[in-house]
Amino acid sequence: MRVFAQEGYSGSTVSQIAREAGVADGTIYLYFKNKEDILASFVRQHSQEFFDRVEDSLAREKNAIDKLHALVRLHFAASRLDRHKALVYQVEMRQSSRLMKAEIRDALKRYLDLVGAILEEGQQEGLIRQDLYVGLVKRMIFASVDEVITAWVISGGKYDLAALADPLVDLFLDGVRAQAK
Amino acid sequence: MRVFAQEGYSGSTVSQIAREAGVADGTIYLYFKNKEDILASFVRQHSQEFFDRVEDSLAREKNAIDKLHALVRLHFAASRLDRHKALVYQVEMRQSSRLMKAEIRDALKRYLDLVGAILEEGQQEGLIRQDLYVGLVKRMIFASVDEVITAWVISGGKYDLAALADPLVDLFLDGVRAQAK
Amino acid sequence: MRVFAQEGYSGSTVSQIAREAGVADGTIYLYFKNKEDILASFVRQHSQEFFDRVEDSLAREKNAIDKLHALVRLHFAASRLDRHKALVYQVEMRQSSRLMKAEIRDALKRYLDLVGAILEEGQQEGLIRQDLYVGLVKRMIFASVDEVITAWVISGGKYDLAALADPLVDLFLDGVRAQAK
Amino acid sequence: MRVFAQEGYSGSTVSQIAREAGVADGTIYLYFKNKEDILASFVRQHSQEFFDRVEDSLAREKNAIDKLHALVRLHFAASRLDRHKALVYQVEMRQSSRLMKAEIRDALKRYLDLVGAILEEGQQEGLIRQDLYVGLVKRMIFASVDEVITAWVISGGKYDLAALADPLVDLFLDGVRAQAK
DNA sequence: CATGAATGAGTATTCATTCAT
DNA sequence: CATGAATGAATACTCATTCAT
Repeated sequence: MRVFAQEGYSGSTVSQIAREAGVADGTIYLYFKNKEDILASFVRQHSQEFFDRVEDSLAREKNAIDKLHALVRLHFAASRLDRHKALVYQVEMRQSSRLMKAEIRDALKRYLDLVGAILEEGQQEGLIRQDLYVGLVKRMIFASVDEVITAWVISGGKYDLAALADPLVDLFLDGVRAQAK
Repeated sequence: MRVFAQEGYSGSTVSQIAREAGVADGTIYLYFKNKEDILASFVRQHSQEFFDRVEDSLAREKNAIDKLHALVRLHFAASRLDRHKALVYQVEMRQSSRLMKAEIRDALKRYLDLVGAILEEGQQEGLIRQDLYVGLVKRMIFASVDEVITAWVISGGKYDLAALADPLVDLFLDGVRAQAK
Repeated sequence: MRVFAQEGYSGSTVSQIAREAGVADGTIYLYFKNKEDILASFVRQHSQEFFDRVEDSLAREKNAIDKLHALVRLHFAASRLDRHKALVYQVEMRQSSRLMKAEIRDALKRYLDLVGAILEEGQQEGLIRQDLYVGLVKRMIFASVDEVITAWVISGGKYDLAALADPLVDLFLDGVRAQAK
Repeated sequence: MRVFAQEGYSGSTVSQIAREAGVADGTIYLYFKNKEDILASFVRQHSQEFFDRVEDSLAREKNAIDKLHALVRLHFAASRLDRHKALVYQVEMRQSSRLMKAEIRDALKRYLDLVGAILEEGQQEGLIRQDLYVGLVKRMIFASVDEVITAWVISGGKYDLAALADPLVDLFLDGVRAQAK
């Protein structure tokens, strides 16, 4: 991932990766099917970890709104923790999207499903509006979080990402319209 | 663009593009500096056209909220009009983002600036909340619109994109929280 | 020749040559068979001129030794007069030697024949030794003159080429051995 | 070298060279930086060997005149031994002179220095005239030897090159002027 | 298990030459 | 006579992958 993060997926060489890993070129192929599989394995493993951690945390929140806050906070926190990983996720993964459909789509779908579940729970709790295209909301939330992280990664991590979590969720909740008095 | 849309940027061959255009390989280089410039030229030209059309239309709307609706409607409409173009924009452009920083960033910045201007106008009109991280809102709006289009493009254009414009803008405006009675 | 001198034969483009000549690319082909013919024509024309001038001058010298001096002086003078031409002759012509066999060999042969004739005349006059491999001497003289010009051209024409003519001919005549007392 | 000798440097294809060497195209690049480096490596290695052998031999000669004879004999002998090599040296190396300045100039300079040293030794021994432009003499000797070899190579090696060594050196020593009685 | 030398398919780009106008 | 847009053949170099050791 260090190599991918620095050189980009297609800019990276299997030799570079092998050198960084301290093994011979051929050894890579004992553990990965091919170059793409190196990235795919990473995505599989780390999205697994991410979702496990997230679901674990969400279980401890008492309602949908708290869960939404928690999800975004965790997502931001994970990105902040390992900028290498985040860079690969946000920028490089899109570059091979055509190739990696399966892994990426799975992760995306799982994210959307998670948000969808939170929203439905919120509707049952009476905290979330009933008149929503849930499919649309899910995408709005995912895309916004994703975009904010991408902007932060591209900026070089200069500002405090964590501080944006609550304002972003508030936007999702209350929108931008001025309140009628 | 037909070739790029079908094969992806790096999957496309200059020879293929020439064949599709009905000219010889060398002819391409009379009109474009290199392969990348084919895509860059496209982006330059079409984002110019897009923004011209958008700014023209927005001038006819009387307030910020109407302008926001108009922007999203136009964006969706443009994507629906030429799925080739949209596909290249949504999927392929990200693939060469590292190379094409300039063109893409310019277009993105222009979009964000446009949304920012609408928001500020709305704040002056008293239609948009004052307590907003405008930078955050701009990104939320761009990313959501972009993501909805991407999903539609990837789906193969099966459903009616235009119908999603107003619900999406309503989400931006009012959020998802159930109204306190 | 300005283009060839600056860029080298294979580094030169027919377009560059056309531009320098102030005509369109295609026009070149009304006057030359192909790129190589541009160089070949130059060689033909200028070696013709050179030999005409040389033979003319030599006719006015009264013996072989004076003729040898005159030949070398004229050769050096011609090079000094037009460094473009000389550069092309000394450096570039060798680069396409394989292609231009005919023209170059003709010019070389004519030069060697000229020197040969001078030598034989000198032998008849009793001024030149009889026991010589004339073929060897011809080549020594040509190669030495040629090399001295090449060195001068490559040096950028910094020193006075003309001043070397007589010392060089003296070397041919008397060699380097110290005279027995 | 076989390929270069037959096709010329720029006429040769890396694929041809690989085929001749019985390896795959890519393998070439494990041993050479690029096409030019194939030729450059050859020059480096063989001029090293040549000069080592020459300096070794010259040390065994007792005076400058014997050394001059030995140098020319060795040079001719080396050319005769491997006509491929000689052809590349004499003809092809000049073709890429612009590119290979460094290697070629080094070898040429070393040759000229060697001749210069012999001449100076001869002057101290009283065997060589004092009134010489040594720079001129060096070039005369190098150019003549080089030209004689080139003529022999181009002729297809038909005549006996070795037999020309002593007559050529005698020319350098005594010149062509008939002796005054 | 690990190595790393060898492989060879794959491709953007240049530029001499042509020919319809 | 002149143009210059169009042509398309031709080629060095990279790098993912293999496999004998």
